Amino acid sequence: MTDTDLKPRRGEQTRKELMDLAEIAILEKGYAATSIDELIAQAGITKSGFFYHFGDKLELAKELLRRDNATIEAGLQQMFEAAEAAHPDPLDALLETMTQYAQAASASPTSRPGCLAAAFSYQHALFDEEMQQLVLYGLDFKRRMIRERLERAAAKYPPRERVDLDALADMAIAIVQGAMIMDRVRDPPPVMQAQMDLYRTYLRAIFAPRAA
Amino acid sequence: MTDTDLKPRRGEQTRKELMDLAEIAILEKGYAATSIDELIAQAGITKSGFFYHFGDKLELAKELLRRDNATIEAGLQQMFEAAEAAHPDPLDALLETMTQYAQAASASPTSRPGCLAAAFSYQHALFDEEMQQLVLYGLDFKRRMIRERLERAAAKYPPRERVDLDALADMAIAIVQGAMIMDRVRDPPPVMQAQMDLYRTYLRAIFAPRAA
DNA sequence: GTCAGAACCGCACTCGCGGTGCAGTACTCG
DNA sequence: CGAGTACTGCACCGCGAGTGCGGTTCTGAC
Repeated sequence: MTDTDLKPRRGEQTRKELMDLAEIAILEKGYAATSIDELIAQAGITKSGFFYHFGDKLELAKELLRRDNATIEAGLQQMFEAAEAAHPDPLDALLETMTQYAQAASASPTSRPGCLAAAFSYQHALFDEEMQQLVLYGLDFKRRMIRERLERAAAKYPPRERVDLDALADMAIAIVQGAMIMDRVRDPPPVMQAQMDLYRTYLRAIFAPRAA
Repeated sequence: MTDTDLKPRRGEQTRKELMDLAEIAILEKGYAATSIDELIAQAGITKSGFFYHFGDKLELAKELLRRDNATIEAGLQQMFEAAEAAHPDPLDALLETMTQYAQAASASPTSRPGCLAAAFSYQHALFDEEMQQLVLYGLDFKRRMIRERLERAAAKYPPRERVDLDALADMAIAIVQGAMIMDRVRDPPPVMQAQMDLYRTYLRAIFAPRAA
């Protein structure tokens, strides 16, 4: 209500630091293996300080997921806008964005790539309804964004065979998620880039300009 | 060394029961959220009994992954053999097996589909070297199996454009993994089947019989 | 200058869970 | 009958999540 939430108080910094530390640790080791003691030691505060900011550990996780959703949302939107400004062709813009997105997904703040939503989905039975909704929201947003562009591409380059554009959008998400898991365990050559190349080839085959 | 390991003693039954219970619980809630107390309560034994069978909780996880690897290995091999006996065409046999594999992956013993290896990959930083090797082994096995068949298909139907068969094999695995995550959180329509249909379409496009 | 509120510190304590140690026991097989 | 297998029962430890609450410091509003 007041103006206090306008200036970046030092409380917000601490909160952000805790979330940053938690995000890295959770992507690396998982939610349960990340202890509050560990986080507060790195942040240089006490346990009381932690519980001042977050009611419990689960609340921290939810906040993390909310922030992650917002970050991805803004990032994807920006990538699309930039790509669409650079490429007049809708298909080119989509392919460009997909590559960038895959690269961004691979370049996590941790040593191994990972996705918070995926991590949570394999832990604690999604905790509760709210948690599941947060994960779902992120998935649906990506699907909508990609689907929109697929529709534009389909309008310009009508595919010979009927394709389910929702499924095609999901495919991009699934490939990124799957490639991330594989790259988490298989060190040497990153799988992600090769997979995105294949997906791009697929899209080009479906929306072949020569058809019409 | 002795003959004791030949007959199915009651000890092996208890051990199997613990592993079955643990597998379901871990796929549902994750490794850390699955407590030993919970497992022994369901199995009807005491804590001492648990530690008689497994040195610690991590050993149980590794055994689980070993068993899972063996099961998938045998299952995939059998699927391929059956499909290859039914379909003289290598591509048909591969496509048939892929569909079956996706179905099997979706039909887990739990309410939500899931993969032990994926679950572990997002927990505890893969625990240790041995754990990582177990996950890697499973991934590599699937890749080899699929790649072999892709080679046969490529031999019969040479693709117009050069494709990385390893990447194409990885794609199948990535899609299954990704679809599984999505189906874990998105209840209504299963994503897996649609994704496998798309993958099949992709393979058919690559190995189009009309080319040569 | 004071006073409220934000952002913590310190401490004591609970509970669940992983894990240890060890003594005792029932069942089975050679 | 004795040895091993497959446990039970109990006591006990340490760590991590979480609670409760009183005290403290700094900052901005009046």
